[in-house]
Amino acid sequence: MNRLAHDSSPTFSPLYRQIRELLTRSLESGEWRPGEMIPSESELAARFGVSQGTVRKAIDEMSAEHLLVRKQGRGTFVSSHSDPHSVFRFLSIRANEGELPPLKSVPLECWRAKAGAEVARVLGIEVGAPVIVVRRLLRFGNTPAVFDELYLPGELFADLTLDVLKNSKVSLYNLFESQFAVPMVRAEERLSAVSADRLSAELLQVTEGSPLLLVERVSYSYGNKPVEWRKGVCATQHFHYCNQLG
Amino acid sequence: MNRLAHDSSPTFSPLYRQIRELLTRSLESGEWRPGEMIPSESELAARFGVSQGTVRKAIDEMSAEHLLVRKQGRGTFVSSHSDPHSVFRFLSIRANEGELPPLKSVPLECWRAKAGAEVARVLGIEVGAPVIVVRRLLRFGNTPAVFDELYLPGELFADLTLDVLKNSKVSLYNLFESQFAVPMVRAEERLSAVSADRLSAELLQVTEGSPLLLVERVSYSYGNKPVEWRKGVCATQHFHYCNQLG
DNA sequence: CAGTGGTCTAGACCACCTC
DNA sequence: AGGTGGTCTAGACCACTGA
Repeated sequence: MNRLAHDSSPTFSPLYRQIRELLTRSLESGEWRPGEMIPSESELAARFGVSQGTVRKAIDEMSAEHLLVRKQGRGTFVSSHSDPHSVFRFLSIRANEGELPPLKSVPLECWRAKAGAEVARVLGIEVGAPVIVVRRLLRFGNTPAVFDELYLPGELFADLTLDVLKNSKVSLYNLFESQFAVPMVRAEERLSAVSADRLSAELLQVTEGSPLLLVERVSYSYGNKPVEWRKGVCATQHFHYCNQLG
Repeated sequence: MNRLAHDSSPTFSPLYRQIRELLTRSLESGEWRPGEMIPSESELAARFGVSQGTVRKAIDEMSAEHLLVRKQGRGTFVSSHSDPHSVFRFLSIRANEGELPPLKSVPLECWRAKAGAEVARVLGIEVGAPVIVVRRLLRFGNTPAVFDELYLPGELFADLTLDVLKNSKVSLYNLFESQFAVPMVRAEERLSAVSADRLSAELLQVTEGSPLLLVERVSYSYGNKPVEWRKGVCATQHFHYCNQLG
């Protein structure tokens, strides 16, 4: 009955993981775009020649990793950064008291460069390959909070310019997803404390040498492909970085 | 057949969540202690009068939250901080390069106090209720890394003294779990950047005013009961705080 | 070997959403 | 009403562990 291998080879993986791989590949290939509905569980079960429960378990895992989103009675959808709920998945900054004021992203610079050794290693590209560098200021209400520097593989973001950034009315990751077909799926962050240099101090309106939270981030798209390296400094007088352990 | 309610009342919850509640209550009551094996899935199914799949789904959730740990072929066990794998669940500090050297905890002080307004609010106890304050230095190898101050409800940790801490050969949370029957299950952390005060600078061997990573943590035991409030400063010359977003 | 969790199936019914 | 995901069952078989 099963059209999929169910052998005990050294690379054995259960059926639902194979299904999961197939679904993931459909996401990578763009068969279903972010925000779109994927076929129903029973339809997928028929397509793959397995039971609904097996498809369900595959989708369970993918939805636990936010690759898919189930909506009862409506269907299962590809995660999208246009979902407002999804924004805070990649923004851990909160106000020390009360609600976080509305967020404003202010693009400052955007230029082309060639990848140095470190950027190349992190992004998994050749040394000397084209990269795009973006500098940005993040405000919460009228208070400057984060000063960012982003490194992006030039190949994937060919048409990205300062104007594109300035004219975008959506979040950065929403832009990357909708305009460049690069959906961010996961990220690793490293935090440390540093002293504000002259530029950061000026932009964040703090005195030079003040303690700042340094956040380094590598973001990944489908297939664990690194597609963004980011270094940001955050002034933590009114804000903090929050995290759940468990 | 079901001995559990399956009605559609406003407080409806599926069977597997009710099972989950029952299992959680058994954990809270100490019916199964950390490290012990709980009854097999089929035995629990019989006890609760449901199918094995339903018990399985309850355990699935609890093991996703690290309350239980499945071990194929052996059984399902109550999570324990004596499991070396479990230590890093509550320690996000990593070395900037290479492996993290062996960790040494150095208790400095331990005294009784009465809860002020803030501590009382965080720990959910009365203002003026007894609390225990602990100060501690954490070293990685020979490098001092974190200077901690812990606030614990006096009621739960009655016999805790500096000697107990000094003589303990296990991790702090392992001690809390085994000696005080208070297993930490979850924690919320807030991070910010601060300048080193005189004491912190001395203990961490940095110059006064250096940027330090401030980590505030509230830890919870079963039933979302807050049982620890902790403020620590971390020197991030050689270490960083790591986090996964997704 | 017996006992445990891990996978998979087929089918029933429920809850929710949309038309 | 018809489609979707969500729950629950009963039973089969596999993979792993330890005596």
